[in-house]
Amino acid sequence: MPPTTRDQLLAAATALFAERGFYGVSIAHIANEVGLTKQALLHHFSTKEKLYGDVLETISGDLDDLRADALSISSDPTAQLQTFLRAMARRDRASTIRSRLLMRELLDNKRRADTAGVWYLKPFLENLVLMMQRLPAWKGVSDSVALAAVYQLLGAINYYAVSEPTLSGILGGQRYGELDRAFGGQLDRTIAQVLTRSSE
Amino acid sequence: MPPTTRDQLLAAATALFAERGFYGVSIAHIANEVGLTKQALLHHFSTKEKLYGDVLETISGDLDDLRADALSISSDPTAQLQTFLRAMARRDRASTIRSRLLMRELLDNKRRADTAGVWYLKPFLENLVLMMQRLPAWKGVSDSVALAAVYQLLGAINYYAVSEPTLSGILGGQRYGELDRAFGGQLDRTIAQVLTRSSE
DNA sequence: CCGTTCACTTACCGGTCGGTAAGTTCTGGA
DNA sequence: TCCAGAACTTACCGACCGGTAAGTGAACGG
Repeated sequence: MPPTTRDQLLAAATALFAERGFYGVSIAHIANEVGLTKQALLHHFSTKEKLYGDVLETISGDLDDLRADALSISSDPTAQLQTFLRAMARRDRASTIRSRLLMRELLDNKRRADTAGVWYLKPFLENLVLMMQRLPAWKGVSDSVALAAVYQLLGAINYYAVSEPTLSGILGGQRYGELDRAFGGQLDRTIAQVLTRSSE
Repeated sequence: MPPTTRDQLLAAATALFAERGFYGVSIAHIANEVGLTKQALLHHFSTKEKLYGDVLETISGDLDDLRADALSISSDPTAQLQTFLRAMARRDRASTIRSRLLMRELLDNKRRADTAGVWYLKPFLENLVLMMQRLPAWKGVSDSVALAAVYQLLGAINYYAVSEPTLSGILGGQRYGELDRAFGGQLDRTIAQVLTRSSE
């Protein structure tokens, strides 16, 4: 079954919004990517805002799938969260796009939420807090404390993910490769330290 | 001495670019903020691109001042880096704007650098690597390894900084305050762990 | 007093934006 | 066979975009 036009538009929109941001892409640009006119796009998504919302909903669904996968791999909460964070840190095309899009949403969603009142990331964060609170070292801590901890890991992962073009531009391809390996090792250590809540 | 028109335009541009991104702000909007027309702005900065470049240059100068301040406070490299990172993590208006602007630059600068060939963040990162390599635990490590380590801290700090509107929107003001305190404590621990390179 | 330069204005340009209106073409079920 | 609706198209709208052109008035050095 070939992908529907709607799905093709959604995929093109996801990639372009991630790369250039909401205001940096026109709906005509997105439609052209699929070989259509912008009015064809508006036939499927009544407004640009609606299209963007559907993109975010898809992404948040993908994140939840990732979380479900991590839960199914082991019954140990620590291993589950570790698996999930490593999956987020993987740098394939899909996760790169996802990281960039989420970062842009973090930067821009206040104005959008002020008018739309929708926080697409809320369920995702709530699930992370629950996962954190199941760890032996973090059992019983308040939501705020758990979120603060998990947020630092999210930050470390996604900030780096978003920096890839800049860093490889500054460093050059070869030295960026070195950085990438060093980062993976350091990240594993940081994750372990935060999850076990070890101090020093 | 009152601020010059040019400085006023620069300040308004900095705040607006940080809030809405390069494509989200028109030069007319920036000029109006200071009570001028966009042609007055174009008199001081020949193009929008040039204005944006000057904004980035100012920011990178500010970051370097922050670094110099940290160096002057103590002669202990660990205390210096700690001071600098804590200064970056402070959430006053200036640092919030700076974090947002840098994040946007990370997301967008590839296209800009492809044409302009300028990496405003390069000297800043190089200095951080040097500071890192002066720490006892990190003496002699390669640039890549040092950068990987420091980058995780930058990520943790700036990702959180950028999330403020989203998080306080999702959580509400009171619970965001709790989160803020929890984050500060956790961040200090993470910084200490990375700087001392302790494992587990 | 004159000429230049600076700081800024109004008027305007071509182009792009998101969105509307009004068709046309294709498809599948009664 | 007809017809309804889906999936598009072309044509167009007003608003806004970054940037150019040309000029105005005030400050200032000679």
